[in-house]
Amino acid sequence: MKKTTTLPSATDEPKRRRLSPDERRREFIRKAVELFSEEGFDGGTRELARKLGVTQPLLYRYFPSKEELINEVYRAVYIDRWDPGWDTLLGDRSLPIRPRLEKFYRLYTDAIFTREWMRIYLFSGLKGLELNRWYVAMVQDRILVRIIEEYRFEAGLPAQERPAPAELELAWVLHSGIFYYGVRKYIYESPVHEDKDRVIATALDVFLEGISRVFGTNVKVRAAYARPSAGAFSR
Amino acid sequence: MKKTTTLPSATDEPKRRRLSPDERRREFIRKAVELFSEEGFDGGTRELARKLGVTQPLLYRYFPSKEELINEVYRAVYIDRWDPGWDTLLGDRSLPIRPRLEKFYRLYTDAIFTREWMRIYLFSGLKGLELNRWYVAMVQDRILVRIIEEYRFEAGLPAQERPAPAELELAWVLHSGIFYYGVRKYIYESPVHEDKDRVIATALDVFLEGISRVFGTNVKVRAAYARPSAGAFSR
DNA sequence: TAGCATAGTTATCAAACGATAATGAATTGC
DNA sequence: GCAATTCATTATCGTTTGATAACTATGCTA
Repeated sequence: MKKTTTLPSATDEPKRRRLSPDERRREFIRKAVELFSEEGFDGGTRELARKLGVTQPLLYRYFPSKEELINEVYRAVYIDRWDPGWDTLLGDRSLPIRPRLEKFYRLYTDAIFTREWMRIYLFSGLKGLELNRWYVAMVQDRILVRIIEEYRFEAGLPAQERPAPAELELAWVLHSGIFYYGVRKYIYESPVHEDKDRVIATALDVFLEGISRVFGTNVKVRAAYARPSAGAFSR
Repeated sequence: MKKTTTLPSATDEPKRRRLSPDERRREFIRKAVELFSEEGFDGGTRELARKLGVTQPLLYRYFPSKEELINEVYRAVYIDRWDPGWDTLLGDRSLPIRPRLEKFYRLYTDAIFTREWMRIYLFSGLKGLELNRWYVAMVQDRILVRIIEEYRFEAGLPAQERPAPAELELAWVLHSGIFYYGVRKYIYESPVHEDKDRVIATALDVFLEGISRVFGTNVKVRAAYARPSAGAFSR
């Protein structure tokens, strides 16, 4: 029993909404990020189509295979949300290292601490793709190595070709400590201290003070910036 | 064209190996941990059976559903690999806090830093199960809260009902920093500093020194224990 | 407004999935 | 050594999956 062709009434929305190929394609990717971040990459193409209000085979007009769609999702998450400005910020010596790192991690975590980003990141990590090793390498080269360089500069230590493995690992501990706050909040949905930037600030305090003591360097890191939560670990 | 019933020759293995229910059940769980840690929980029951050298319907003699098998996998990973001795170790005040933490994290990471554990943990985390929030809560209550208590004791700070949120977050940063070393190694398979225990030791140095400076407490933490890698951050 | 290009649909396929029922063979108890 | 028990098999079902082919109808343009 099919409706005969009728003019769409005022309340009805048209049965078929023709979108421009560009627009439709972007919609597919946008909704795919939503779907895959919730269901994983095993999320069905039919459910994806349902979210778009279209039928499933339409997907294959825009992407040759589901795998290709997934690649576009990677791009949307991994590449498009990486701000090249972070690089220059981390190297901006007009700002002391302490507030510089605080600002960087505020911006960086503002970008990646979303349920979508975190889940796509872990899902793709578990797939063991080359892409993930590439991202980890990028974090190391563009963030951690830079942090070490800038710390050494401010501490008056000689520049070096590349950081010692132990230094890198230490930077990883800091970075992971901050990163995992997002995992707890958005993956495990565990209760976390809600003031993200305060948590980051304290972590930076401890890290910078710690390495300056452990390695005998001496960097003024706390000055006016650090303001630990009242009562924590103090008498 | 079926073979008529013959005595199995010396080289042939018997077509059907009858195992005791207990043994077979354990085998199912053991191989399921292998399979699901690689493929995720969408790993097929047919492939699981193939790994065991049996047919797929046999699974349903031992488990009412795949979901029940998965629950047994959780148990095998989450519960069976948690050593209650860690609790007492963390509270053993005959050992100073510094080597105590070093020993604890050596044992703890020896237990969980395997490809199987790490991947099952993340896969199940992404499924958003209650179990995971339970585990995270257990880590917090049995490890992190204890670390804070013991630190405060050694620093001569007054005991408190429960740690301040900021203290907990700080402990999380340490814990996550160490934990993520395992993620990098076993999930992303990125190159890491191979001496795990050295990495942990250094992280503990920085953490303990850091908090003692940031929060004005004064705990002798380095003494003879800390021995940072030569050259790292030092002149 | 006729016609054309194409966005979107319906119908369908083969493969893989978890699960069930009926059958066969190895072990155990007598 | 026979019968009973039960471990393990074969055969198969109903869904769901990614993907293809053929058809429909929308909206632009001549």
